[in-house]
Amino acid sequence: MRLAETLHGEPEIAAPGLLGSYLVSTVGEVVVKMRITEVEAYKGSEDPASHAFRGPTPRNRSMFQRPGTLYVYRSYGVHHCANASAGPEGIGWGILIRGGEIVDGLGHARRRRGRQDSTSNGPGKVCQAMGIEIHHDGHYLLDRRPPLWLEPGDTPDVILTTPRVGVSRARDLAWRFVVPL
DNA sequence: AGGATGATGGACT
DNA sequence: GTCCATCATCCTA
Repeated sequence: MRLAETLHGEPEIAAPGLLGSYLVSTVGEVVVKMRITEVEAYKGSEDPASHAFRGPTPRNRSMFQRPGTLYVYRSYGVHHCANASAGPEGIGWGILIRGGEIVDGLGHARRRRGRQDSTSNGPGKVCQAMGIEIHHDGHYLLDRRPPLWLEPGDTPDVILTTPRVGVSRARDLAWRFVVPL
């Protein structure tokens, strides 16, 4: 299924559908490509754990834009986290990109990370490896436009489903999707 | 206007 | 396992 079609749907379906696809960065004029292996779904007004639970605000407005829009926010005053907007325009659904394996530009990713990781497990690590910062918020990811875009990939055979990490609300929802090592 | 908090990561015991 | 850096956002008043 095409990425645009996948992302247009419900986030708990679109999120696992994003696994195995690639996030490509040309930030800083270097190419880093990551196979997405860990995501979480956030479902706007139906989901107390979502930043969009109480409706659109200046921070979360990207999640309300067309599916495939990048939503970047600052976490704990230190890190950045990246989401792809899901669902129809006007609906605050999103998919948090929590982890992946670097398949191209590993040297650049390691230099940005300041350590020898070849995978990024955790949304802050993903953004650091890919060079994603707050000013990338609102960038559209589905037309291969620099410095950031998504490319389709092979859907993994096995997907693990667990509760989301670090959320205190809606713990009953198993909306984290991981490709096992 | 002010304070608590968080979709985290890294260092340290 | 625990602690904490660090700040935009949101909630209460």
